[in-house]
Amino acid sequence: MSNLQYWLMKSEPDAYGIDHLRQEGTTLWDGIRNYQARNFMRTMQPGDQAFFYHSNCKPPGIVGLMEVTETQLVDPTQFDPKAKYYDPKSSPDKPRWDCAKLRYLGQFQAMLSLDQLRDLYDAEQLPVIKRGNRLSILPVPAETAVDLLERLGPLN
DNA sequence: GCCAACGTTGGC
DNA sequence: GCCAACGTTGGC
Repeated sequence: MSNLQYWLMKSEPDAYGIDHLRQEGTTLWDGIRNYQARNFMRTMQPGDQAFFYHSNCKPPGIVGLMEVTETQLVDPTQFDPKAKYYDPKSSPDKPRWDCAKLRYLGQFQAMLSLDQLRDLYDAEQLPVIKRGNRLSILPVPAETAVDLLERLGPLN
């Protein structure tokens, strides 16, 4: 039994924001088509917590919290020729992409913007602020996660 | 809308 | 296996 981990997961609020997740309760985090991000996702365990990060918006930043409920699920969108994330090189007997299921835990009363995050942490403490980092799933070291949760306050 | 960063593809 | 071309991400 290993320790639970913390993550940061990006999504564009127009495509799928924290409001969508609040309404749905849970979601399959599919569409990951980057091997590094996928490999991070493969090390997730049920019970892990993930910060919901709004990207490609003004301002980008952490807005909510989720819990990992299921892992190692096959991403169904890779087999669907009509899906945006269709991967012709993947096949059901040898799926290339998988995903995790996430549950909404809540939204913070105030977001922590990328600017604020940069003031609080360095790139080692919080990999998302590393320059040029485009990975949509990133680990958050436990120490940083605890500090973040304290700063962000109670969930709505 | 621009563009830096960086992953992926494919010719050789 | 190198690397140029290309596509995407995402901050600004």
